[in-house]
Amino acid sequence: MLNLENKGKYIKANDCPIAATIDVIGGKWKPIIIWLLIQDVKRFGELHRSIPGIALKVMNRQLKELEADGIIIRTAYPEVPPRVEYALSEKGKTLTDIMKSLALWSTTNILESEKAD
Amino acid sequence: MLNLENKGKYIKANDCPIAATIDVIGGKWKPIIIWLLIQDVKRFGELHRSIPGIALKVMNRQLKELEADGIIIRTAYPEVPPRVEYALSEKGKTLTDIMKSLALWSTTNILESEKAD
DNA sequence: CGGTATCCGGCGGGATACTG
DNA sequence: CAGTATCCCGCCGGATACCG
Repeated sequence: MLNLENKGKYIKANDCPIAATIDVIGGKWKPIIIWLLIQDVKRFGELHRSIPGIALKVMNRQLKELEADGIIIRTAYPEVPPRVEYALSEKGKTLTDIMKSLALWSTTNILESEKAD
Repeated sequence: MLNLENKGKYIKANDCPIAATIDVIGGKWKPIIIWLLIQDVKRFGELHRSIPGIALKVMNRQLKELEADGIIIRTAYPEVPPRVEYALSEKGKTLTDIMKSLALWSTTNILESEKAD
């Protein structure tokens, strides 16, 4: 069981369960990808158009990593032209509340304080 | 107000409020540092001993970044030998629930699945 | 349409030595 | 005790060109 009062030592960064989760969702574009897939299943090109700044190869690697971590599911349809869809897995859907918390925190603690500048 | 149903485009990664929060807490050792400081105010050496794997320079930079982001407060006491204490700020304390969520998610979705290997 | 392959640069993180 | 200074390196992310 998780001991949230753990006062022990952390030899390796990954001994920290918080860091373990951030490893999964913390790629540069992963939060955006997950957020877009929370809203809807999306095709490859659709994702790419929704994130204009991202390089093709980078988007692909982030998608592969998310798939390897069981967060998203890739479905390729054997058609011509090919069609590939990306959807959140059940595990991925359990991230929804966390994503909302992270988004909410930044709007109240980062964006707000920038107004004061 | 935050539009959690935002279906717009993200030109830059940082347009994403989720990524903005991860930028703050996402350094390699920042989750551990924040977690330790949630439990208690700690001195520099005390932190260093609690995280044996971290290099001095790296820990210092992570602490400086956390301080710059308003998450922690550094207090130096003009004594000999010097004493420096690090504590969570009020803003930092608002991260507590998020940290617990992140820790809990990894224990149920990462550590559990590793057992199956 | 949905990808690989190749090459590259920067930055975060690290080991070691030195200092107020 | 609590830091800097210096040098180093691997990896993530990026631009461009090519492929099934």
